[in-house]
Amino acid sequence: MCQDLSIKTRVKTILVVDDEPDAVELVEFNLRAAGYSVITAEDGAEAIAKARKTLPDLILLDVMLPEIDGMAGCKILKNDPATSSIPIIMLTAKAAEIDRVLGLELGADDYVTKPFSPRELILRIKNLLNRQVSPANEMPVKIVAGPITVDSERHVVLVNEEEVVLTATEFKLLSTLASRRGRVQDREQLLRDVWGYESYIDTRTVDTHMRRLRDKLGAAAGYLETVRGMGYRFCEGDL
Amino acid sequence: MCQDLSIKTRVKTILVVDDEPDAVELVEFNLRAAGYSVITAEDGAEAIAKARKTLPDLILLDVMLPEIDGMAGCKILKNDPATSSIPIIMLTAKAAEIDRVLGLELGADDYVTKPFSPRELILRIKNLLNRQVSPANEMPVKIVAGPITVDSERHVVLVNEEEVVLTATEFKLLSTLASRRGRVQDREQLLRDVWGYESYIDTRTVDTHMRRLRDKLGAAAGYLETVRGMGYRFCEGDL
DNA sequence: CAGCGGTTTCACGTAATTGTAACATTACTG
DNA sequence: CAGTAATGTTACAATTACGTGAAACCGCTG
Repeated sequence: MCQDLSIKTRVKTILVVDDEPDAVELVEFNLRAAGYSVITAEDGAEAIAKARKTLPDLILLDVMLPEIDGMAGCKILKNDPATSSIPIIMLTAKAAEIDRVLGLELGADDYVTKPFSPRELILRIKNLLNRQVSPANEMPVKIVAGPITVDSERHVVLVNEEEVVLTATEFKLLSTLASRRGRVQDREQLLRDVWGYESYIDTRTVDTHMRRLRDKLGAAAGYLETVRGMGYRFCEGDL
Repeated sequence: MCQDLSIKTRVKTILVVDDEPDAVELVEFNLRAAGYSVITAEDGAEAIAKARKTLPDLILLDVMLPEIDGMAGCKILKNDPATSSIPIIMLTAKAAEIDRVLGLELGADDYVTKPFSPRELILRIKNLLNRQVSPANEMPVKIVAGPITVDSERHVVLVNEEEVVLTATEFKLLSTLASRRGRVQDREQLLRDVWGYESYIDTRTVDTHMRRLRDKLGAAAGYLETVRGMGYRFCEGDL
């Protein structure tokens, strides 16, 4: 489990906040095994204090906490300029709580429901930490690339001002590729970003969707490049 | 069933631990169908013994076992340096057990609840095995050396601003050499870093790829130096 | 429960890629 | 400077990855 202790990157520190010692221990164990450095806190107040002092690379915050609960803590951390840029993953026991987490303008970057698989947690953490490097964090609402326009707000794609009707999956695939214009995405990555973490789907399925996308995009299909042995890429410059 | 970036992979061995012969048989059948080699054990003690002896690539561990149960077994395996790096998937009959599985400091990498679909099981196994081979391969994103630019994010190589099209292997070979600029890498090392650990490939194959690389790099080929009796090196200074 | 749109898998053909082996050339050794 | 070991070069066969079209599947709706 100590595979990703690679040479180049400084060891990342993660602050784990939960009032149940068992839960903390479990998470801590898995994070250490994945090569992260871990500090812990038991309640919101302690979490905020430690976050300010040590400036961790990421915070795992349980929703249910004594004193200052997770949501309040999240809000405070996100409003403080010193800590606002630290990604926060919320942990909730009940799926129903997600709605509240999302409903409130908390600023959490991701959430995980308990019980979660260690693998999923690690994946989400990695994802957030990687994104931090290049803060092209937010998916732009509207992407224009040559003759192609992807408007995620209206869920509409235009090619040369003509609307192209895409299914949900096709749309998300296109916008994922377009939002990382120029970068190659392998099939695994696309599966994670478009289909979600726990989707155990054949990687070749991506190909089929790419085909239909290309079909529908018609002449503009040339912008979707295949990088043999690697994955797919949205062509950088104009054609 | 062709894997994505498969690099001559040895057949993976999976240790299946369950005390119900029927369950073992079912799982074994599916795993073999998916091309894995399978060994089995009926209780925790046997599992630990076989794991130590055969060092399987992955362990499927039922929670309910006579003598040493799955959780205890998992803990023991994860605490033994000899076996701690083997991914473990826990099998539980009841969803309720998950809480206990997660509540303890087990170090299991994933879990599946019975009854499970063979497909899901195989996919989870695949994912875990893939992770192991190529851990978050951290490489500098962009390397510039004289007229050569290697951009691994975009998977593009430029020589004097002109794009040079490389195959996957050529690209990885070049970026491996470039990222260790100045250092000589012998053929064995390159095979490990570019092709992966378990590649049964002739060392001379590296030569062929170096030839192709030099061809494609054209004038800039001079940056790829041969160090007779040692290996290859990406030239340190400018030419 | 048949039909439907959307999704996923499968099987096959094709073309690019890759590993190897055989031969040519070059650098070192004494 | 002949002999040998190491590397360069070339051609080819096997493999692999991708595109494609059809079939299976799944959740819905009428």
